Amino acid sequence: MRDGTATKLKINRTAMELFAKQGVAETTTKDIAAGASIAEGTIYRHYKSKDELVRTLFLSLYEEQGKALSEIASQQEGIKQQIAVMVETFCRLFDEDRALFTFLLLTQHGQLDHVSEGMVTPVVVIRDLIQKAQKEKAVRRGDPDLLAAMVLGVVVQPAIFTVYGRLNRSYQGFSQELVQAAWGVLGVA
Amino acid sequence: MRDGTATKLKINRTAMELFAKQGVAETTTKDIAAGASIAEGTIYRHYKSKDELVRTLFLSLYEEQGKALSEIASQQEGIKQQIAVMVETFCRLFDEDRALFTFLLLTQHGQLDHVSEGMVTPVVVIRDLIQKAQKEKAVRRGDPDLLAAMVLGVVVQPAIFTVYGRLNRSYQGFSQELVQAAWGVLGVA
Amino acid sequence: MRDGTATKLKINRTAMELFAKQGVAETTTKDIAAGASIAEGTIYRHYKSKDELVRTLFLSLYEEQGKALSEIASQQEGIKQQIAVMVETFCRLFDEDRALFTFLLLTQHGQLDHVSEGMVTPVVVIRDLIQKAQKEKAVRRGDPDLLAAMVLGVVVQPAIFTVYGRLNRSYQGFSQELVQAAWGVLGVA
Amino acid sequence: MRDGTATKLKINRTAMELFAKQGVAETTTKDIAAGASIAEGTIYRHYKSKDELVRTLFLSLYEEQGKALSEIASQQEGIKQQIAVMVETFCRLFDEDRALFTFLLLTQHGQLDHVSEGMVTPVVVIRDLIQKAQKEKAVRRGDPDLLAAMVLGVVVQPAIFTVYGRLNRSYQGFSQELVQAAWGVLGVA
DNA sequence: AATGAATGAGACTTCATTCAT
DNA sequence: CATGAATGAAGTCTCATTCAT
Repeated sequence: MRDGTATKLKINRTAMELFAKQGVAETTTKDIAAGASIAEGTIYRHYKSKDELVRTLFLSLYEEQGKALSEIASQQEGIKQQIAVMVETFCRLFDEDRALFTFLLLTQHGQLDHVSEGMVTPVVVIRDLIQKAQKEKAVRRGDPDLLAAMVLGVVVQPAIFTVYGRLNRSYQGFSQELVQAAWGVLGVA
Repeated sequence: MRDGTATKLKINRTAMELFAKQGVAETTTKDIAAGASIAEGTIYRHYKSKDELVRTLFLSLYEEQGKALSEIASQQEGIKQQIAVMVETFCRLFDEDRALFTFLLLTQHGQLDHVSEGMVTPVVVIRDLIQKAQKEKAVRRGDPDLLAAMVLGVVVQPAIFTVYGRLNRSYQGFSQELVQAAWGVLGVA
Repeated sequence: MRDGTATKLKINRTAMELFAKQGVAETTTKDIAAGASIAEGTIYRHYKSKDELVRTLFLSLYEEQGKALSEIASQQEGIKQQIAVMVETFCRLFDEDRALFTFLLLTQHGQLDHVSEGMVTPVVVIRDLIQKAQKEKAVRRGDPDLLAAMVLGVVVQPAIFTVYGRLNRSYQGFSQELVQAAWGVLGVA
Repeated sequence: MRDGTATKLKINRTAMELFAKQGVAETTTKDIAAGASIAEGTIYRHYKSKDELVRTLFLSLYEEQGKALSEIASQQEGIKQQIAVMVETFCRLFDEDRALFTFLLLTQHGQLDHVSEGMVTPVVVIRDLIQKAQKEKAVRRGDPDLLAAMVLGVVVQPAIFTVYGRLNRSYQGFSQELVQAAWGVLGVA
C-alpha cells in the first residue's frame, strides 16, 4: 500500500455510508476518520475539504449510475425492453447497495447544481431514450423532460418509501409492477 | 403585540423559507432571527431548540397537507375525480408556495420517523383512498402502499425537477398530463 | 396587599430556598419567579438586580443570626453558659430551617467581602465573648480570632456533614457533645 | 509536545486557580483558555464539558488529599501522633498551595454527591482512624462520624477564615494550637 | 503518505434585564 | 405595583481545517 489508493477507497465508502445513515451535515470528519480507521488529517491528503469530498463522491457516483443505465439500455432493442431492463437493474442495485441510493437521494439537494452540461446522468439518459422513441412513435407525445420525471418518480418514490420503512418487501419483488407502471406512463403498448 | 403569536408566525414563515432555500443545517438561528427581524434569543421563547423548531414545523405542515388533501377528496365522488382534484390542488399549491413544498421535500429525511401512528399524512390519505377504491374494483389490484408510492412519484418527481430547474413551466401547466399518468398507474378507466 | 411587602417576602423566601437547594448561579430569575408565583419582571420592582437580591438576602440574614446570638448570649452569665446556649440555639435553628443555614453556608463565598466594618456577625459576637472571657481568665490564652474559628468549626462542620448526608441524626441530638467539645477547645472548666 | 499531557496539566492547574479565585460559575472557558495560553476548543479535546472538568478536578484532587493523609498517618504509631502529623501536614500544604484548598472548599457543594462508595477521602480516613482508636480506648466514646466532623471543623474553619482574610498569620503558625484543640475534641490524653 | 494535537470561527443556547401594556 | 414578550450580551461547545512530527 505504497500509494494511498486503498485509503481513499476506504474514505469514500465510509463517508458514503455515514452520509446515507445520518445525513451529510450530521456526519463529522471525525466520524469518517473513525469509520475508516484513519487519522482525521488523512482525509485532507485526499480531499481539499469535506465539501469537496461530498461533491466528488456525489458527482462520480451519480454519473456512474447514468453510465451504467446507458450501457444497459444500449444492449436492448426498443424502448419497451430498455425500460424493463433499466427498472430491473435499478431494483437489483437498490437491494444490493441501499446506502448508495440513499446517499444519492439525500445529497442531490445542493449538489445537483454542480452537475455540468455534458454529464451523463440517469435523468439525461432516460430523457434521451424517450425523445428518440417519440420520433419512432413508440412513446406518447409530450414534453420528454416531464415524461422522464414521471417515469423516474414511479420507480424512485417506492424506493424512498422503502428507505423510510413504509414498504418492507425486497425491492426486486416490485420489479414487474414498476415496469408495467412505467410503460403505462409512457404510453408504451 | 401583547401575546407572542405574531412573532411566532414570523419565525415559522422565515424559518421555512430559509430552510427551503439553503437547507436546514445551512440555516443558522442568526439567519432566522435576522430574517424575522427579531433577536436571536426570541426564537427560544417559542421553541426549546432549533431542532424542535424544525420538527414542529415539519410535522404541522405535513399533517396540514394531509388534512387539506383529505378535505378535498371527501368532496368528490369516485376515485377518478378524487385523484384529479388532488393533483390539481397539489399543482396549484406548489405554484403558490414553492417554499412550502421544498421545505417538506428536503426536511423529510430525518423527520419522517417522528411521524406518529395516527397522523393524517398525505401518503396515508392517498393510500386509504386507493384501498377503498380497490374494493369497488375502481382501481387495479396490488399492494395499495406500492400504488400510493407510484402515484405520488408521478406527481412529486416533476415538482422536484422544477425545483431543481430541470423543468421550467408553471406547474399547473402539467396538471392534465399528471392526472392522466396517475390514472394510468392506478388502472382507472 | 396594596404595597408589595407580601410579594417581596415571597421572593426572599423562594430565592433563599432555591439558592440553598441548587446554588446561586444555578438558580435563574425565572426559577425564582415561578417559585414565588409572580412574573419575572416583578423581581425588579423590589431589587435592582439578581446580584443585589443575593447580597441583600445574605447580609440581612447573616446579621440577623449575629444579632440573635448576641441577644441570647446577653441573657446568660458566664462564657460557659453563653456557649452552651448559643450552641443549643444554633442546633435548634438548623433543624428548623436548614435552607437558611445552607444558604448562608454556600453564599458566604463572594459575599463575605461585602460585610462592612461595624456589622454584628456571628463570628464577631463569638470572638468578642471569647476576648472578654479571656480577661476574666475564663477562657484559655491565645488569639481570640483563632479560638473563635475553632469553636465555630466544631459546631458548623457537623452541620455541613448533615447537609451533605454524612450525618443523619436530628442536629439537636448532637447538642450535648458539641457543647462539650466547644468548651474543650476554649479550655473552659 | 507530541501527546497532550502537558496541555492537560496546564488546563488543570489554570482551571483550579481560577476556580479558587473567582468561583466555578464565574470562571469562563475563555478565562481558562487564556490563562493556559491555549485555544478555547483545546479544553474540549481533554474534557467533554466544563462540568466534567470541574468534577474530574475535584474528585481527583479530593481523593489525592485522602490518600496523602492516609499515607502519612500509616507511618505513625498511635492516634495522638497520627493526628499531630496530619494536622501539621495540612497546615504546610495549605500554606504551600492555598488555591488547592480553596478550590476543594468551594467546589464541594454540588460535587460531593459524585463521591463514590469506596473512595478514599480525607473524611473517611480520619473517621476510620478514630474508629480504630476507639476500640483501643485511645479516643473517647461517641459517634465516630461526629467526632471526625468536629476535628475537621477545628482544623479547617481557621483555614477558611484565613482565606477570607480574617486571620492573617501563616497557617503553620497555628499548627500547635490546632493539634492541641483536635486532641481535646477527641479526648486524647 | 499519515498522524493527531491544536486551532478558532462560529453555531446554539441561556438568562439577567428592559419596557410597553 | 405587576406582567411577560422581547432583548442581546455572553457563555458553552462543535468541528472543519492546519501543521509539526
